[in-house]
Amino acid sequence: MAARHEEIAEELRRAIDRGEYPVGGTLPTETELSARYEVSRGTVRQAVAALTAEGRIGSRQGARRVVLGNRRSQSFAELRSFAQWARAMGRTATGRVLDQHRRPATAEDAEKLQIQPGDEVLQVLRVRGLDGEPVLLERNVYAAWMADSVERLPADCTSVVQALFEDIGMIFAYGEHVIDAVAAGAEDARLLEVRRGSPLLRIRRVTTTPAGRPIEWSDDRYVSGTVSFTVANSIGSNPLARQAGPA
Amino acid sequence: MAARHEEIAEELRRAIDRGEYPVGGTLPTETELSARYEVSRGTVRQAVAALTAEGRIGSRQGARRVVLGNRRSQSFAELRSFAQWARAMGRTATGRVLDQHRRPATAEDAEKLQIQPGDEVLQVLRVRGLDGEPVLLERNVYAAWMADSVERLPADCTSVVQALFEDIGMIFAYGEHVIDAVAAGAEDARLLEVRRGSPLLRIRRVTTTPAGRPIEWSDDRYVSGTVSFTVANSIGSNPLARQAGPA
DNA sequence: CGGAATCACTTGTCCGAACAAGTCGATGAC
DNA sequence: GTCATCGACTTGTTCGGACAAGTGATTCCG
Repeated sequence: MAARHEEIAEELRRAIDRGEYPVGGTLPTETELSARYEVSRGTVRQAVAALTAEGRIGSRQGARRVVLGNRRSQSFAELRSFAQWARAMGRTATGRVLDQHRRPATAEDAEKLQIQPGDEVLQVLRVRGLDGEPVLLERNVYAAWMADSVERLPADCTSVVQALFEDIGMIFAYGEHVIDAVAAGAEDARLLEVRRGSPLLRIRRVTTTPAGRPIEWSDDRYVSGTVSFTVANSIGSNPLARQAGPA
Repeated sequence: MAARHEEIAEELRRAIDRGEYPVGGTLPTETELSARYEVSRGTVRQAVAALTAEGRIGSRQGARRVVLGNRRSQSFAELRSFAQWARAMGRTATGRVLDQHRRPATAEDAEKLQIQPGDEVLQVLRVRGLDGEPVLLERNVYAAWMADSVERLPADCTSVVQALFEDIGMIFAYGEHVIDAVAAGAEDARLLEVRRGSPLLRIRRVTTTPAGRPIEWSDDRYVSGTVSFTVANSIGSNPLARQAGPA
């Protein structure tokens, strides 16, 4: 059951997308929206705050809100699940486990998963394709309490996120993403069918439960030219941060 | 004059950063914060909403909020200005214009800057260094109404954003960033002192005024290993979106 | 004509109340 | 010991009001 402000936000997104409020144009005032949707001004403000946060509209005190762009927003589930993302685009995704084994946690694992070095973790290497071409190499390190469930998945499971939700109700709730570019090493090159030293877009991420408990950390490497990532930033809300080094 | 909810958000950030609320631990309840800061519950909610949006805390109905991490947040100004970012880190940034000329807008320029193909634009090529090493190649295309002000800047101006603000009060308010990895071409390689084909992290961006008017679009290329970008994503707020192709 | 002043309008902030939806810990039953 | 239930507590939603801060259009004056 969606909250009223979420419904209104969704209706406004659709209205923007079909050009009812064109890019560069203005939205109705809060008072008008309040009357149209028969809700209080506070509820309208919550709805438009969501659109502001995702960079779809711009807002300044005293001035009508303006439409900044036709952003396709994406849920965390869709970002997190390659298969789900591909499906939403009408593309065919494949996923295959190349290697899976338990090992002692390194210092890096320990830091990222909030465990002790030497504790057991499960390492999984997957290659993912889009319309038959290898696109992404995924290296996941799962905390031990997740290992059993992951090992039960079939090797050609396309959506790990979906399967874990259905299997044990696991919700992947928060993810910290670090983005940089690296050169393909020998293994990357072979598995992704590119030249050694080719540019790869690397996304490293720690994912946690709704209560903040780390589930896994991962290192994804995309073949250059196959996938890009977008973020809207503004004075009011700036999700993207630059940092020195590969971090 | 900062709003009260912004002040409270900043105090909470500082409290988290100094370990008063450790990662994995909980924050005080809304009722407690409301009493402590002598504000209404609504104002507390606004403050913690900002921290939630930046991925610093996690929030679930019925459960105490949890601290997810010690994120260093970054303003849009800092993201937008390489020099300001470096200065905030205590590093030395340099910036030098290698080329600057007016030309007719391409179809891509026209689309991004909302002008007509063939309209005049100003193209600027800059190289930026960090502690003496070349790190970033910046290609900016400014709309004609910005060209005069940009041309007035000195060629070794370190912070274009700051200079334009001081010169004409120009505020860079919104930016849509597209991130991927590309191989260094001959020019890139020469200017950044890397090998041809080396991986570069590419950030393309359109920047607009507070009213949504496009100021410039740019193509930044970072040497691999020098800079990375972070974004926090969650079920509640997912700023990062994946898309197929280099876009 | 250009710049300043004015005014109607618009968004931002803060308050407080009421109710809904969910968590978590304690307790009791098996 | 495990599981279910309950109650206290916590966060999410919605309402409505009042005031502050700012924009943009119009008007006035030099």
